[in-house]
This record gives sequence, C-alpha cells and structure tokens, in this order.
Amino acid sequence: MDPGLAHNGQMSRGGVTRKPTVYDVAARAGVSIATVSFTFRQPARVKEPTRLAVEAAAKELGYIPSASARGLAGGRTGALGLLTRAYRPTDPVLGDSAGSAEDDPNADCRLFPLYFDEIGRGVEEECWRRGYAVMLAGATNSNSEAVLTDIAGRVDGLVILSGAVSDHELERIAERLRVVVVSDPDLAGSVPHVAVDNAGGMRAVVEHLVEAHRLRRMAFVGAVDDSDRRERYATFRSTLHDAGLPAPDRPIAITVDPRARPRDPIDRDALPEAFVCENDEVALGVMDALRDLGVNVPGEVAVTGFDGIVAGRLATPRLTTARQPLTRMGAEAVSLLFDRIEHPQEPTVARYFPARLVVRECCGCPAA
Amino acid sequence: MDPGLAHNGQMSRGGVTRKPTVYDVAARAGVSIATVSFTFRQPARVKEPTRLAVEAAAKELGYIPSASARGLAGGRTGALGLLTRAYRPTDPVLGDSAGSAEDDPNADCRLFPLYFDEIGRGVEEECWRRGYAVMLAGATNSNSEAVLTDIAGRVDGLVILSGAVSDHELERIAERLRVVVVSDPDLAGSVPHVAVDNAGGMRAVVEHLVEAHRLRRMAFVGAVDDSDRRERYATFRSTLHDAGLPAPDRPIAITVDPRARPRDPIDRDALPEAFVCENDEVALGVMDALRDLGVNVPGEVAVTGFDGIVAGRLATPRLTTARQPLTRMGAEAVSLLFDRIEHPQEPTVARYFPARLVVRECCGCPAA
DNA sequence: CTGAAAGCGCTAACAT
DNA sequence: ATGTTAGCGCTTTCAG
Repeated sequence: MDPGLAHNGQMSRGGVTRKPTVYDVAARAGVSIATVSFTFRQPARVKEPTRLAVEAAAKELGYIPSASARGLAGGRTGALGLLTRAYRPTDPVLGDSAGSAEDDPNADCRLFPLYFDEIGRGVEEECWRRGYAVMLAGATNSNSEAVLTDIAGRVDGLVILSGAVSDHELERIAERLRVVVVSDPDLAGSVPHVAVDNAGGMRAVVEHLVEAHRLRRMAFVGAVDDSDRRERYATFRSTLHDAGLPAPDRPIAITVDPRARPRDPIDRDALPEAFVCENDEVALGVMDALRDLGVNVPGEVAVTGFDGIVAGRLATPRLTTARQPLTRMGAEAVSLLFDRIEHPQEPTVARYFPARLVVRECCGCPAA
Repeated sequence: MDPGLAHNGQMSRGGVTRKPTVYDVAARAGVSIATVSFTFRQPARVKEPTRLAVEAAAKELGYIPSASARGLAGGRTGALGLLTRAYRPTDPVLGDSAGSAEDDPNADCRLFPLYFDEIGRGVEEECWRRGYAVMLAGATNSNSEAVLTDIAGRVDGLVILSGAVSDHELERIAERLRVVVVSDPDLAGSVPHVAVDNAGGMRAVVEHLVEAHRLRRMAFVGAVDDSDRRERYATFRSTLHDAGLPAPDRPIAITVDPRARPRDPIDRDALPEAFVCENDEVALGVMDALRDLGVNVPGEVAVTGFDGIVAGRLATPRLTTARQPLTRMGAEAVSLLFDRIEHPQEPTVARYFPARLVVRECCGCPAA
C-alpha cells in the first residue's frame, strides 16, 4: 500500500497530528516495521547505518512506542504494581473529611509519611534500578476487589502491602499473578512475603522498659486482629512472663481512625506504668488521649510504639519504638518478585528483617 | 473453531494454567467475546441473566482483563504518569553510595519525604479518586530521556515535576502527550503548570526577619539556576531594597548534594545576620555547616528555608520556612490534566498557590 | 440484545 | 541483515 497512508492513514492527513507508529517510522526511514522494532529492542541485529536512519526518523516524528501494543505482543508489561491501602476513603459516600490537614503543616506529618510510604519508596527505587516502571494503586475497603483486578491486569508482578486486600482476594490473585506480600506472615507458606521480626522488636521494647526503667505494670494497646499484631501481643505477654511480671488479660481496644485513640476509656486513676502500643500511629493516639487527661508522659506513664514512622520522631516527647527497615523491605519485596519471575518453579520464600529498638524520650529516657 | 481450544488453545491443555482471556470466559458462559466485553464495560447493554452468567464464568476462571489489550483497542490506557527525579542516582557508574541511611532512622528523615514526595501523594490521591492508576517513573540525569519516552508510552497524561527532565525534552513531549508541569514557570505560556507564589513566600520570610527580628544584613544561599530560584532570589533582593536595606551582589553557591552544604566557604568572622536559603534542603545543609563551625543558630545567625518539608520540622532548632501546599498542588496538577483531556482545545493554563510563612525557632522566634 | 469481524501497534518467528 | 506475517486480547462498529 501507499506508505504515506500506511496502516492508519495518519500524519499526512489534515492538520491533526495523530500519534506516529512503527509504520510511520518505517515508512520515513524506508525500512520495514520489523527493522524499526529491532532497532529499539535488539540494536545489535541491525546494521549501523540502518539503525541510525531509523533513530533519526523516530526522532523527527517524535515517535513514542505504545506500551499497550508492546505488552500485548510481548506478553509482559514491563511494570510492577504496588498495592496499598488508600490514605483516606475515596468512597463518595464517605466523602473527603480530612481535607484541611494541608492548612496545618504539622498535622500533615501525622498522616504522611506512614510506614507504607517508606516501603513504597524502597519498591520504587528497586524497580527503577531494574528498569521497571511502578504502577500504584490504593484500595479502600469498598473498592479493593475492583482495584486489585484492575492493577493486576496492568503489571507483571505485584507487591501487596498487608491490609490492602483480604486474605481471600489475595490468595485468589496469587494463583494468577506473581505476588509478594509485605508484612503478613498469616499466609506464610502459601504466598512469598517479607516481614519484620515482630517478636524480636517487641521483646527489645519490653525488656528496655523492664530493665532500664524498672517498670512492672504494663498495658498493651491495639487491635489484635492480624498476625503481625498477634505476634506483638503474644511477645509482649511472654516477655513479661519471662521477667516474672504480670501481663494483662487482654489488650486495650482502639478505633481504626488514623489518629487512633483508645476506644476503651483510659482510667486516669488506674494508670499502668507503661502503654505498649501495637504501632506508632496508635501510640500517638494514646499520647493525645493522655494529654487530654492531663497525664504527663513519660513522668506518670511511659508510651512505646512500633514501626519507626517519621511522626513518632516528631512527637513531643519523642516516641520510643522498634524501627522496621521499611525501605529495605520494600526493595527486597521487588527482588523476590523478580526471583519468582525468573525461577517460577522455586518454592515460596519468606524473608524476615530485624526491628531495631529506638530509644527516645517517651519511655522515660533523657532527651539526646 | 472448536471453542474448547478457542483462540490460543489454553486452559484445557496440559497442567499449566494459562491466563484466561475473553475467549475462555465467552466459551464458558456460552456467549460471544463481544458480550463478555459489554458485560464489563457497558453492563446496561446486556440482559441481566446473560450478564450474571458472564460474571460467574469470569469469577470461576479468575479472569483478569489485560490492560495492554484494552489500551491498544481502546486508544487509552486509563493511567496517568508521574515523572520525578530519582532520589539517588541509579546509574551503575555512580553506584549506590547512600545505602546506609536505613541504619539511622533519623538520617532517613532528611531524604524522605522531600517536597516532591508530598506532591506525589496529592497526585496519587486525585488519580485514585477519579479511578485512574498512577504510573511512577524516576529519572536520573543520565537516563531521563529513555525514562520519559518509556512512561510516555504507558499513560494518557503526564505530571512532570520540575527538574525531572530538561526544558527541551519537556517541550518535545508536550507536543505528543498531555502534560502538566509542577513548579516551573519557566515554560509559562507553553505548557500548563501549577506553581507556587515564590515572590509572596519569600517576601513574607524576609519581612518577618526585618520586622520581627530587626535583621539587616542577609545572605541568600542557593543555586539561581531555574525560574523558581530566580524568583526567590529576585524577591529576596527587592524586599530588602524596599526596606531600605543592603542586598548582597550575588547568592552563596551550593553543591547539588541532597544534604547540600554551601560550596562557598562560610566565613566564621564575617557572618551575616541571616542566611535566607532557596529551599529547606539547602537550609538544613547550611545549619550543618554552621554547627561544624561552632556557630549558634539562631543566636549568632538566623536561617530560613522554603518548601516546608518534614525534615525542617524535625531539625534542631526547627526551621522557619515558607510552606507550599504541596499535596494540594499535586492534586490540582491532575485536575488540570483531566481538564485538558476533556477539552483539548482550551488554551494553556497555569495555577498558582500561595506559600505560607511558618515561623519556627531558626529565625530567632521562641519555641512554641 | 447478541454475534461477527475488523483492527489497535507491536513483537517474534519464519522467510528471504 | 531485513522483510513478511501471524497473532497478542480487547473494543467497537455494524449486522442480524
């Protein structure tokens, strides 16, 4: 056919510039579309002058290869996905209630960055290092299935942060797509994952409270509803037990608000010596509640967290916590994904990272 | 043909489960592939029982629509791109030298989140709200063109953060793809963008120094090499001039290291009364340098920044700065992009946001 | 309301 | 070393 109208009759027609394709580049360079493709994907297969001609033509035309076409033809997209839970509900029913955070530069730091933002950074860096693009999706409770399916169709592999989707959906998707989960040992054995040593971190926190501060009566604050939290709670109890100290029968319940405050009212007159919290967000909520009650931290009661998010460093007094190597964990998740892509038959793996005790003022230690 | 081997002879063959396609779903539901497509894209066009049958078949098969195929057929990808500069070079030649930051939880806060992380968050949230996926790409100096082309082929529109690519590359891509730039008024008029009111923010900072602290001799620290910085420097000078005060002939040069320290040596014996820095990162670098020299901030000299990143809030003393509404700016960039997608013929727009003075200890104000 | 069929732009055999 | 060609999985007229 007339090369000027090749394939879709664009460019030359009218004033409207349609996106140039391999056909246009091929026509312009006087070669076939295969040669154009080779020029970009396997330059070694093309003779120097031909390659230069194609590159020149592509440049002149402003040619941008279509990732959709490449993905379809090649069977892979060249992108990895990162599925997190959205910061706040985007459900139109719930609306956007936290819109004013921007007005208070300090308030913003409470919600961003959270631990999964730091994991995300590790994921991004490792993907870029390997020449992959990163596709981001954020799920809310109401749309997680649709979001999951959508992103699954866009990528060669998926890093899923714990809590973004239900275990059921997760297992379902894991059958169809290479997946690595960050921070949920619940599915250990069935889905590859990277996780933190919850037991080691929690033990370090409690032992610090016991040994450095001689604290004895401690309460655990948090929802014990997934394996990470269960592990932390269990270790909290066992560490206390090993030290010959009493452990409370049950944890103090919390709400699910990002700036969580304890749901069980705190009794001003029956305070423990320490509130050991499941994570930093909860700990910050507890500190708020205590401040409202006029309770001095760490004077009257110590507070500890878990994760090591930025907001804990920002709090007054600064939060003592067990820090996860979040960025490194994100990067490792990506590595695991690539291992799986290259060796699909290998058994499911898990990688654990240590949590490091970070001593700050909230436990009663002096300010640095 | 035999529907059992439809299209690519998968599923039924061997033990290997190939990805189910519309053909498989159609065969299973006893309908045509068009009906499968309609079921998901235009449910209203399909009779209830048919729709349910298709949905059931899809669920049983674990069908995941291929975004590549959809993109190719539909002419749009359903994803928006966000192009930033990578945190650290991923160039193999330069290597990865900052790898130990993870070991110091505080050091990490110096590099993350930076201002573009907060913009990114706004971009993500707005995209998700509109049902779009976000594609992330990070460019280094050495690979920006390849990264740009790659991501451009993957998305329907692109948010580009200032500094991620050269103006030349930017203009080139803007001809082929809907683009919105964040923070670079250099291309005002030719490319849609959102930016901050540099003049207003800088004036507020300098006037605070002049009026609240009676400071007179000030130095500006920063590389004056893009329009944002030029604006800030120009306003620094004009504000001083308007106040009848002397302005230095030239800014103090800095290095490009993320923890920038002034390249011009600071003269311990000829300090100005204030170092007004182009942004927070530079200001933190200056504070480090002053600490090394044994200079007290703000006792001997005041220091101010610009942007309002988290690390400035974390510094000791805490950094006085002009805060940009970064998250909101990111969201607005996405809105602009959608406006452009819906009304391609509209003229190029620009949106400016105010920068708010955030007074903290570095200027000499008492701690809150 | 549903089916048939024509591409979307590219890759990768297979030919030459 | 380069050209020809057959799909990749889906959307979307156009018929029926």
